[in-house]
Amino acid sequence: MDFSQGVPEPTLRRLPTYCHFLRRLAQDGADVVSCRQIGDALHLDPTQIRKDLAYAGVAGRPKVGYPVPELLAGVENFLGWNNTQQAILVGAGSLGTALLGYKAMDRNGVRIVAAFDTSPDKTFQAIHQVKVLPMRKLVDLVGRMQIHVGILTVPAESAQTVCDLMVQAGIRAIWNFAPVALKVPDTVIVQNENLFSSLAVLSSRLQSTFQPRTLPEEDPS
Amino acid sequence: MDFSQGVPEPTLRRLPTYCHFLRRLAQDGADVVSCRQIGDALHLDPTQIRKDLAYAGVAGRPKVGYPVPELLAGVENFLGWNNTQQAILVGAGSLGTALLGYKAMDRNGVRIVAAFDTSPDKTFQAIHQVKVLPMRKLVDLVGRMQIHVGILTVPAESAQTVCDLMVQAGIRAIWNFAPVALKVPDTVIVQNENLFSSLAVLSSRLQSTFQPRTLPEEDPS
DNA sequence: TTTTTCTCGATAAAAATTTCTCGATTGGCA
DNA sequence: TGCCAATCGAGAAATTTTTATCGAGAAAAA
Repeated sequence: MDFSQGVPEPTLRRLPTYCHFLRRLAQDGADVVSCRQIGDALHLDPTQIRKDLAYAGVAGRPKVGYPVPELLAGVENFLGWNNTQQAILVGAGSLGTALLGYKAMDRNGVRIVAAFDTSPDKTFQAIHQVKVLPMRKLVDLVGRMQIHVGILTVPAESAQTVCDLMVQAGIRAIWNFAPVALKVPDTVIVQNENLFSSLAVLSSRLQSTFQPRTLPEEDPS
Repeated sequence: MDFSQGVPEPTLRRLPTYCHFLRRLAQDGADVVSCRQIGDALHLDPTQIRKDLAYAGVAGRPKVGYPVPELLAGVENFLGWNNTQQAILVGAGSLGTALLGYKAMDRNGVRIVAAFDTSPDKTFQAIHQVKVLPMRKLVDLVGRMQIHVGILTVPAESAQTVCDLMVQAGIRAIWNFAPVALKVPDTVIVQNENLFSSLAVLSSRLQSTFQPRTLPEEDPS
């Protein structure tokens, strides 16, 4: 497989879906699975799935399909989900709290070891068994624990400031939920997660079922 | 503008970002803005922005740029964010709770008017001023209030069941946070939001900075 | 007024991604 | 054993999306 220009992002985004499906299959005790089956279940093109899985480096056998345990291991390994990264979260608002409560998180490559917030009401408490600390402890803790991943769930206004702090502390990858474009050195990876982008697709599509957008008529005046 | 084959999804996903940026600009009292400026702020190609904005149907003027208020109105209108859709949410877990708490939601096209959950602990309470009702009230309420949008924040196992219930009740668009491919009639729009897809991109990228993936050497044996 | 400079809008080129096609391999079955 | 059907894997084609190019218009400067 040619990784010279990286793995296509769409592929990367589909892999977790396969992962989830494969875990179910493995639990049900399935030995093998074909692209066709996966495609039927996930509404995807079998060829595409074959291409995606090729990145995970697991070979299938004609007429049979892929061995489920190996395929799952391959995908998880490829995503780096078998050696979980430690992470910190900044911004213990409602979204931050939700993420802290996500039990599945550490089965998906990331374990949140500490949270940070400016509000004294929240600090030194624990949310979902994760301690919330004041911001001033951030740099030290990240450095000491060699943490590479930061999750940013603060309001847009403070996002860049917190981001800078993370970078200064040595964070190398930021999962950013604030709807702003962060400025970081190019050694730092930023992954933006904008819930409203997804919502936009929905509402735009819904709207066009009510009043389909059309080509405006030529105005002959 | 040619809408004959719909608006490209990447465009649709970028529009909310512009929207957010434009709101800030409008608040700061800016009259006009150029693609260049937007591009610099959001780290995007100006040409691309021009193309995206063309879909919103607002014209700019050479040498000047776009009038901020009109552009903002155009984008919001295009996204359907000026006539807010009412929505219900099913699954008042941590993620559901977070969404209920999102004050910004109704400035982004959707207002959650009721939540539903199976757990008796949660029902008939209010979370962030939104009432949580038992599932059996769903069909009636959706029908009576003519609600078209459903937000699905239940565990994967129950997702399809709840989805079916929504469809039966008359929901026409589902914002799905469960990592499963829902089966719906093709009159119903499903927008999948998989947080872990985004996380996968992050952790995969991060991993490859530690040990870059390479082309495996030919094994001459 | 004339020139310069900046920006839009449309078109064209390039790149990335998805879909299609085909041959090769494997297991099941007569 | 020999044929058939299913599936993978690789390459080609088609589509989609991004990036580049160019001309025209408008404001600012000379």
